[in-house]
This record gives sequence, C-alpha cells and structure tokens, in this order.
Amino acid sequence: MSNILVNIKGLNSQEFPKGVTPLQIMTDTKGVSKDSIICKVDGVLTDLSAQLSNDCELQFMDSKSKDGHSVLLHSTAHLMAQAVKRLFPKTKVTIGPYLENRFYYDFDVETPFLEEDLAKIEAEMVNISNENLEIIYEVKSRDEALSFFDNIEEDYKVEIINDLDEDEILKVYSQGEFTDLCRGPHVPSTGTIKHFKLLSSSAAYWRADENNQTLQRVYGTSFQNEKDLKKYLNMLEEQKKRDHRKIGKELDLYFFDDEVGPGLPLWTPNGAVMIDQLEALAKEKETASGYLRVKTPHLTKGELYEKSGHLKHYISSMYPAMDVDGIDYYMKPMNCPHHHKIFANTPKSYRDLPYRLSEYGTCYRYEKSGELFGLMRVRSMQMNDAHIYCTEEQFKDEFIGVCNLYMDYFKIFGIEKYEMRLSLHDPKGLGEKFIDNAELWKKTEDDVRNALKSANLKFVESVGDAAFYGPKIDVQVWSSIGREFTLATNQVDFAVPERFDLTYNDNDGTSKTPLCIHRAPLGTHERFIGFLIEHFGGNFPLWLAPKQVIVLPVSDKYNDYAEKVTKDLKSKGIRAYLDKRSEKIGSKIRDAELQKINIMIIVGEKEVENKTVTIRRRFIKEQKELSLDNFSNEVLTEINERRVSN
RNA sequence: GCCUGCGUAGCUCAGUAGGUAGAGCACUUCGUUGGUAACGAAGAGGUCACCGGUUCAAUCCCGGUCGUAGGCUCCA
Repeated sequence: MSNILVNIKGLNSQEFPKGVTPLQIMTDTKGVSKDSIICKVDGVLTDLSAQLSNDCELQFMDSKSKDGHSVLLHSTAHLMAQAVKRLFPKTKVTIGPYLENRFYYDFDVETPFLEEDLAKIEAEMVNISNENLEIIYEVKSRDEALSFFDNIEEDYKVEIINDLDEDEILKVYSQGEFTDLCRGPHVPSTGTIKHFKLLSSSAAYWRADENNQTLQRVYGTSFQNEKDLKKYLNMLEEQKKRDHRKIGKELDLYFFDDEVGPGLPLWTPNGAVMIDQLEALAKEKETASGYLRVKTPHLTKGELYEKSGHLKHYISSMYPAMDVDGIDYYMKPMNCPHHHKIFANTPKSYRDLPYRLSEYGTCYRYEKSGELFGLMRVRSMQMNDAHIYCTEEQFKDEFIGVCNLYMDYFKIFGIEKYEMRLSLHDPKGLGEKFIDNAELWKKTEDDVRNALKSANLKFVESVGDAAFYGPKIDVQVWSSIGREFTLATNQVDFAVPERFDLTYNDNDGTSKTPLCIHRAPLGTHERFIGFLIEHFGGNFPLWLAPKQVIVLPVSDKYNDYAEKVTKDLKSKGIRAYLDKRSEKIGSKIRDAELQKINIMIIVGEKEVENKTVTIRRRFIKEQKELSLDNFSNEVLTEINERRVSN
C-alpha cells in the first residue's frame, strides 16, 4: 500500500498509509488537540472519519472555531432528531440546520411538543451522548438513497432527494439506529456532544410555505464546554431583560389596551416625550437638508390606491374599506400617493428638483394578528417618511444623501450592529410581485449598487425582497430576543410616478417623469423607539430621557427649596420632577434609580444654606455640589449636544 | 393567518381534589424629618380576560371568543 504525505497544519508533514482517516492521525500524532471534532482537508471542511487518498494539507479544528462550532451545532441537531425518533417513533424528520449559536430541527409529529417533551428529549439526548455512538457516513446512489428512505417511510427525505440535482453526491449519516440524509460533515461520535440545551419549540411550515404541512420546530444550542453553554444561556437571559415590552411597562412608556385594539399603541406622557424628541431631531436634520414638510389625511378613496397599485399588491394588509356615500374609503397604509398628489398639484420645472416632501404621517396597516410584536410590529404607525422627486442625474447623490442621513442618525444613537441589505427583485415574480419591466429593474438595481459602492457602504444583497415598484436598501437590526427587523429603509420607485403622471419640464422644454425615492431613515417611530429602548436598555441619554432630573429633598423641611429648584429647571425646558413623598432619602434614590432617571438632585440643609444643589447621576455614587445655574448650564449643554454617554 | 402554551389586584406572582381568593411592591392616610439603592403602622384595592356549557355550586372541568408569548408565514 502506498503512502501519502499529509501536511498537518501547525506541525510537520508526515507520511501515512493511503486511506488513513484524520481521526487516526489525531489519535496517533502528538501535538494534535484531542478536542478536535472536525478538520479541513485542503481547506474543505471534512469529517474526521473521511479516508484520505491523496497528499494534502490537514487542519484540525475544535468547536471554538466558527466552522467547528457550526459542525457541533449541526451534529447536535442530529442528536436531537435521534432522541425524538426514539421517543416518538412515528415522527418523520425533515431538515435540521445550524444558525449562529443555535440549531433547529423540524419534525412532522402527531402531536405538538409540550415543554415536558423538551425535557424528555433532552434527557434522551444525554443518553445517546453517553452511548458514544460512532457517527459514520456512506455515499449512496440516488436510487439506493431513495429506496432506503422510502423503506423507512421518511417521506420528506424522499422529497428532498427527488428535488436534488441528478449529479448531487448523496451522503447518508448513521449513528446507532438513526440514519439521516445530510451533506455533513459531522463530529466523530455522539459522545463528542455533551453541553447542550433545548431552548424552545414552535410551529414552522414545511419549506417555509404556509400552504404546506405544519411541522414542529425545536430550537437548541450546544457548546464545547459547560462554561460556554452557561455563558450563552446567561446572555440570553440578560438580553430578555432589555426587551422593550418589559422596559416599556416598567418605565411606563406605552401600552396596549384590549378596548382600543391589538397593535394600536397608546403612548403615555413618558413615551410621548421620546417620540417628540425623535421628531425634533428629524425635523432639524431634514430642514437642513432641504426637505419641505407637508400634512395629508388619514383617510382616502380607494381610487387613489387603485392607481398607485397598493390595492393590488397589499389589499390583504390594509384595513377593509368603509363605505361613505357609496364610495370606498381606506385608512392610509402609506403616505406616498398623497405626496405624489402634492407634487402634481403645481407644475414643476427641473429647477424645482430635487423636490423633497416629508411627513411623519400615521399610517394604518392590518398586520396579521400573529405578526404583531410589541412596538416593533404594530397596526398604527408613524412613518418617518419623505419622498424625493429627482432627475436621473440627481439620483445617485440623493440616494447616497439619504444613506448618509441614516448613518448620521445611527452615529447619534451609537447604533453599531446593523446590516445594510440591498433588496432586489426576483425575475420569477415579474408581473406579479414586481412591476413587469425587466430592463428597468436591472438598470435601477445597477444604479443603486453603483451608488452604494461609490460611497463605500458595505451591504449584502437579497433577491426577492424588493418593493413592487423598485429596489431598496434596508437596514436590518435585531431585537433583544434575536428577531430581525428593518429599522430604516431607502427605496427607489421607477414605476409609480408614471402612473400618477408626475412630470417636470426639463431645460430643453420637454416633459419628463421624475424618479422617486421613498425613504424612512427612522423607519416608523414606534419601531425606532422600541429599538432604542432595547439598544439603551432603558438607560436613555439625557436628551431623549422622559425624566431627565428628579429633585429629592432630604426631608420635608426642604420641600420649598426643592420646589424652587424644580420650577427653575422646568422654566429652562429641562424635564425635572420633584419627589415630595415623606420617604427617607435612600428610598427616594432607590426609586429614582429604578426609574432610570439620569440625574438626581439632592437638597438638604447644606444646599439651602449654600444655595446649591448636590447631584448624583444614574449608576454613579459620587456626588457633586454646584450652583443651580452651573448645573442647569451643564445639563442644557449635554442635552443640546445630544450626548450619548450617560 | 397557522401551531402550541399562557391570561388571578396598577406591577411581579402564590393559590384552590370544584365550596366566589392571598403575598410583596405600588397607592391612600397617620406617625416619623431622615444625607445617597427599601422607616413603621393602618387602609383601600379583584365579576380570578369575556361568553356559554356541565354541576347543588365554576377562578378551577368542557367549548367558544378576545388578548398575549414562542416560532412560522407576511411586511408598501
């Protein structure tokens, strides 16, 4: 038998007999970490049980590496599937991929899993892990694989195989009695998987299609050691504490009421302050950037949405029409058609462009009940909306201008974790989901891509996520429990202006149709505030905080002075409150801390005498005594600069 | 919209083999007048989400409705 030369990364090259497996090399070679669970052969992720037949470069990896962790997660999904099959033999398995730090597996089961079931499954997983079953794979022909899975009645696997390309190499993994179709690779044995936790179970549709069978999805996580697992689970717990639904209640920012309706938030005085601040910021920025503000009604005839195409594309998520004197009226689901009307109301010259109309109009959308989610997904929403009408030549600058505007906002809020997504059309949806003009789509998408590239903005592309009238840039963020949301959006519309006969006279005297950019850098104010609540964990920067200052008299004796101080601050526009309760100072401080109020002012005998205030900032025990004027000047500066740090 | 779970005081939560409920915090009043994360006492507060059914009797069991949670689907 001939030998092959294996260059083990981090060690020397060594000769091994042809057909040797990385697992054998790992066991026999000093210096290779016994924690390795997977390897790369010439850069390709490979099972440790794969036979090596050529000279190669071999890199061992443990599950601390990103690739290694993905494999561990994936193998844990298989481990779970095996446990499920043991406990519920009639289950049919489907797919079980890994995600970031998590995995899931979808099962077709007779009855959905309950929480007790998850505990049972987890216990069986521990058993299988202890059995330390070797995980091996075989390459099968299409026919062999089909007859195998058909025989064990794994219908979904049969369907998957039938849908795969003819030349796809089919791998079948086995661990003990459990066999699954899978691309792999996997860890060498079930004993490798020791530190895992099932997180939740829920429903999911087969192939993500709501017309298909409902499956049960179980999510879980898995790590190389107990410490990392605990750390991750702790992190999840910590994140839950930032949930805007929880903090929104604790800080009394907004609520929903059964008699008002689901998805229709009521903003309390505290929350309304935040909306006001957001609006003030946006108005300031937009005025500086040449936007003109408009106001339009909440209710409009169906005719308008017929023309815009919204009725065709979105009727199922609009509130049903109300009949007024025999005519259908709708709650407005977006502002654009109204803005188009305003554009068209007076003749436009090329000198008027770019023409930027902005409005924080409240729109109403009948989101499906199951889609509602705190402030992130609501049925009445205030859009941070504007439409920019411009020439093709102006398009690039305007588009980049909008992107820069929201980057500017993100900087103000210290938002760093987001992803810009260029959403493109899917040619398959032309004429249906997307306006039927393949050439124009291509041209516009290229324009947007080029604009982004020239501005050095990083982005990913996503086919099929465009609006029906054009491509868009969405800024994606994640809620504290990990759900993804579009926070800001910037969209090109090459179709609707024409439907509205929007024109301008160009410098050569001809009439032309402008392009329209729909943009909402702060998305909806509901969602943006929801996001900010989680982003700051309720610890808002001073300028945004509903309650900026609370005055705490040491005892009732100093209430008069405290009252004077509070009044003075209020007169300067500072959101100051007074806590006159007959409580000890420690108790008042505790309550102010729990309410996450930025600044506490303590006044007692000393302050009355010195005509000063002693301040204590949220989370900071050190105190500072200074004159009221100095204090209010400092506070006003911090507010005006919209400073983010504490 | 779909699947499953959940819904008890303003909030966080106990509780009842089916006999109409309880704590802590918050609130009100009284006492206390205190210097940096909980002063003490008393009081008030509930159609146990709603509607029906079973039962002598339902907060509890059954059905429906509404809301909500986790996901899926959708998101102009």
